[in-house]
Parts: sequence; C-alpha cells; structure tokens
Amino acid sequence: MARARTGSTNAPGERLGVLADDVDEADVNTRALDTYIGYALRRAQVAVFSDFARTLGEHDIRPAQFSVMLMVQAYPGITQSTLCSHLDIEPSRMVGLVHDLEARGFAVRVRCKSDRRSHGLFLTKPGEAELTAVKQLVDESDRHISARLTGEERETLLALLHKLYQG
Amino acid sequence: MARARTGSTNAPGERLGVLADDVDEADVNTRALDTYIGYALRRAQVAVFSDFARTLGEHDIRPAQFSVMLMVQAYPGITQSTLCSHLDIEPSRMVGLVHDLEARGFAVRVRCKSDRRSHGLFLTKPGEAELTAVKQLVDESDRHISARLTGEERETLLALLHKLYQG
DNA sequence: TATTGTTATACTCTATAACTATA
DNA sequence: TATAGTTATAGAGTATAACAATA
Repeated sequence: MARARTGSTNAPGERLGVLADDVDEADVNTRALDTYIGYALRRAQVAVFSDFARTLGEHDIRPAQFSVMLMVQAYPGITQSTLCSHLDIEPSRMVGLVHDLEARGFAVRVRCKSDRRSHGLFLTKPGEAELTAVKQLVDESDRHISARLTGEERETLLALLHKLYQG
Repeated sequence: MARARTGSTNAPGERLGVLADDVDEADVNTRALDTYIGYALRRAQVAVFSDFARTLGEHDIRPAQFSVMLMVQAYPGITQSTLCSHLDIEPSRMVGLVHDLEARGFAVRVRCKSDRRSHGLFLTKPGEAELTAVKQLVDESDRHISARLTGEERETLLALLHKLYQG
C-alpha cells in the first residue's frame, strides 16, 4: 500500500495519452473498509442471503416471503397492514408478496369482520406443509452460516445486531 | 400468541364468504424471526444504510460508490476488474459506478501500460476533496449507529461479522 | 482462446403517488 | 377526512449473456 500511496509514477494525468502503471494485485485489500460496521454488515448479509437461496433451491421462497409466511402462521388472520408495520415492508410491496402466496395456493385472504377494508391472511394446508419444509431448510441454512461461530458467539452476534436496530 | 395459535375461531375457511376475526395487534411481535441471523442482519443493515443516506444528504454518494472511491484512493491506478473481485461487485455494475464518478469529475480512467484492455482509475483533485468531505460524514454515521454499542461491543461485532463472510 | 470493459436485458427491491372502497 | 389495499411507475441493486478490443 505504501508504494501505491506515493503516487510518484501513477499520477492521474489531466494530460491525456498517459498510460497508468499497474497496481500489484497482491497488495490489494479492503482494510480501509473493514472497520466500517455498514460494510461488514453488507458483506455478511450477502453471504447469508446467498446461502439462503442456495439451500432453498427450487422452493423459490425469498427471505421476505418466508418472513410473511412465518408471521401468518404465528398470527392467523393478521392483516397486511399489521404485517407491513412489523416487518417494515411497504404496503405496495406486500401486495405482490401476498398475491404470489395466494397464486401458489399457500395462503388465502379473508375479509375482516370488524373492518371490511382489511384482509386477514391464513395459510392453507399446502401452505402449512410448504412452510414446514422450507423452515427446515432455513434452519439448516442458519446452522450452516453459523457454523463458523460458537453457540455463544452466535447469541452475542444476535444481541449486538438487535441493539443496532432496536432500542 | 397462544390465542392466535389456537385457530379455533380464525380458521381459513375454504368456504368463501366467511369473515375473519381480528388479531390483537398488541400481541404481535417478530419473535419467530428474531432468532435468525439473516433476519437480524437484514434489519440492522437497513437501519445502517438508512442512516448513511440521511447523513450524506445532498452528496448523493451511495455505499457502493463510497467503497469504490476509498479503494481508488488507497490504490491509485487500480483496475475495474481488480475492484470487482475485491468488492464483490459485478463488472457490468462497476461500469455504471465508474462512469458516474467520471461524469461528476471525481475520477478518471487511464489506459494501463501493461495491458491496454484495462483502465487504471484515479481520483481527481475534486474527487479527493469530495472523498475527504464524504469520509467525515461516513465516519459520523458509523459513530452514530455505533452509539448504542460500547467500543468493545463494536469490535466484537466487527470480528463476528468478518467470521461470517471471511475464512 | 481467454480476459477487460462494455452494452443490453431482466428481475428483484425500494419508494412514491394516486386511486377504490370502506370507515 | 382518514385508512387498507391496490395499481402504476421509477430508481437502484443484482445477474446473465453477448460483443469489441486486446492479450
């Protein structure tokens, strides 16, 4: 890095026609970025989501859709707007997620008794079965990506992440 | 949650025309998701990137573009392909990032001596100045989001995240 | 033949505004 | 008038294939 920083031979050259010296690829690292929480979060998230997609394979359930299914299972009859506020998903995006679940026969919308503007959501029998299968794979993926951590480190990581986005 | 799980009154009703009972919003939480590393990472990353955008304000530099500028400053003359491999950005996306930096006068492309297919990248004087200003804001944002952690917790978090995506 | 940079394309995610039906 | 759900649209991120210039 010292060599690269001198800039003695590698000047930008406002004058065109100048050719640039090589940077020795062996010297290159991302140390200047590695101290940022945001950069580390991003890289970790990409790695985790990539494993998620690989593990779920042909099920074709995205993380956001999995989170919706899990919440609908935990709270049968939950409305889209309640889901939106708790999962921090925009209502307009929720429409597509729910519509896809319905089109695949995994969920149904039912008008709410108290407020007929709202739709209560329920998993169908096939939806419950799909979620059971998918949940096993998600758990497997979570174990897989946590494999580099001890159980204690995993709990510490979860607690620190919660501190970042909660109170 | 116990009430919601019984499903006694809230059955999906394959029969249409049935109306759904309300779910008590006060009972709703994301506990079923909070134990997943991937979910916690995603929520934390959204919070951090949101603060990043808010803090940088009118500078209109996205995280990916900031990472490129920082690497070009550390390694003047670095090529797009080297940047791509180290930042894990697709070459086709790098084109747009670099083009935008050039269009704004923050960077220049210079043909490489050894391999004239490659373009060495350099920050211009205005680019250096912009990066200096932006880096202060990024550091401020990082301090801001780290405020809920002790210095030791922050280091622990970084170390655990690195374990997730590195060796 | 293989690689660098590029163009084109497409799909997902994110964000906003506007509309409808209900309240 | 306000809210739930919807539609439409646009910008950004991600991924792939194909092409020109160069190796």
